[in-house]
Amino acid sequence: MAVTRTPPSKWIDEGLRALAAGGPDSVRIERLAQALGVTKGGFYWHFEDRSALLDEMLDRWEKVFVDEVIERVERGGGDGRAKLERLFALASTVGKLMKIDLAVRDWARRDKAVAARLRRVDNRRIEYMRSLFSDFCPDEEEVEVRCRLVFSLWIGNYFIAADHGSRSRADVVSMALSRLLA
Amino acid sequence: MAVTRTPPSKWIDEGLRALAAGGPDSVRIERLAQALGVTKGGFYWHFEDRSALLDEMLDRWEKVFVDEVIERVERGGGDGRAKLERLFALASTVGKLMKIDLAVRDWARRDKAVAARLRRVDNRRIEYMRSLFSDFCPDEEEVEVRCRLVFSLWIGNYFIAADHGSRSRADVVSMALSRLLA
DNA sequence: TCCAATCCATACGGTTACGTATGGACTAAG
DNA sequence: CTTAGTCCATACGTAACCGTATGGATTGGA
Repeated sequence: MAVTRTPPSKWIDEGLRALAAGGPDSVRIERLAQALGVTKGGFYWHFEDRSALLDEMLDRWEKVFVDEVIERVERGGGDGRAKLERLFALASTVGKLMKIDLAVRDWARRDKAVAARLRRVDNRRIEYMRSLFSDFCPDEEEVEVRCRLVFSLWIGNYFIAADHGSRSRADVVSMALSRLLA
Repeated sequence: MAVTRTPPSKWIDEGLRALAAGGPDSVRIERLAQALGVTKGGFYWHFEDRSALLDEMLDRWEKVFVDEVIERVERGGGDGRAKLERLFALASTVGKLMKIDLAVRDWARRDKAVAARLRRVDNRRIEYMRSLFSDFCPDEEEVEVRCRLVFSLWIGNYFIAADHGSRSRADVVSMALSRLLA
C-alpha cells in the first residue's frame, strides 16, 4: 500500500524520451534509472524485462499519437481543407512527438512487430485524411494520390536534408501543400 | 609485402551491410570480424578505431550513391521526363543500397557530422532533379515544388507503412509520380 | 634461402548493460 | 504499534564489446 514513487508511466516517459533522442538501441534501463534518480531495482518490479518496456512504450505511442492529433484537429472545426491544413501544421510542430514518430518509423524497418503497429497507425492516419479529402474532392483515385503525397511531404520534411537554393524549405513545402489542397 | 587478406574495403562492405540491417549501433567490430571469418586483430591495423570505420563507410556511401545513380540514368539517354522516370525507378529498386540510404538518413537525425554529409548528398540529388525538370517545366517555382514532391514520394515509399484500401501502394505511388511528371 | 614488412590471432583489462537475488525502507491498514 | 504489502538499493554473475599489447604467421624481394 505504499506510494509508487516511480510508477511505470515514468519509465515509459523516460523511455520515449530516450527513443526520440537516440533510437531504440539507446533505451537502456540503467540509463533511464539514472535519469529518474533511482536504480533499476524498481524497474524489474514493474516490468518483466526490457522488451516489456519497449512494448508499453509502443502502446502509449499508438494510443496517443493518432487519437490526440485527430481530436485536436476536429475540435477546431471548419471544412475538410481547413482541417487538412491544421493537421499538417499540427503534426509538423509538435516536435517532441514528431521525433518519437520518426524513431518508431525507422525502428519498424528492422522489427516486424513494430512494423505491424506502424501499419495500423499509418492506416488510421490515411483513413482520416481520406475522409477529409473526400469532402472537396470527388475522384477517389485523386483522393488516394493526394493522401499519399501529403503524407510523403510530411515525412520528407523531416527525413530530407536538402535545401532549395534561394527559397526556404518551409516555403517550398508550403507551396507544395497548397497545390495539393487546391 | 604480404597479401592483404582482409583489406579495408571488406570491412567497409561488411560495415555497410550491418548498417543497412540494424543501424549504426549494430556496426560492431567483433561482429564484423566474425562475419568476415577473422578476428579484430587486423581491424586495428587498418583503422584507427571504430569511428574511423564509420567515417570511411560514409565516404564510400557519399561517393558511390550519387555518382553511380546519376551516371546510370544519364547513360540511358532520353529527355528530362524519361530520365526522371528512370531515376525514380532505379532509386527504388536497388534495395540493398536503398536500405543503406535510409539508415544514414535516420542516423543523420542524431549526428551532426552525418547530417552535414546527408545535406551534401541530398542537395546534389535535388540539383540533378532540378536540371531535369527544367527541361520541360519553365516555371522555377513549379520546379522546386515538384522536386520536393518527387523526393518526398520516394522517401515516403519506404518510411510510410500505410495501404490504400483496394488499390496497391505501388499503383498509387505510380499515379502520383505520373501526375508530377505531367 | 632468409629477411623484413605486413597482416592476423590471442590474451588482457576496462566498460556498460542485462537480469536475479536479497534485504531494507516506507506506507497504509488493522 | 504492529504487520503485511509495496517499492527500491545493493551486490552479484554473465555477456558483449572496445582498444591495446604482443607474438606468430605469411609472403614478396634480396
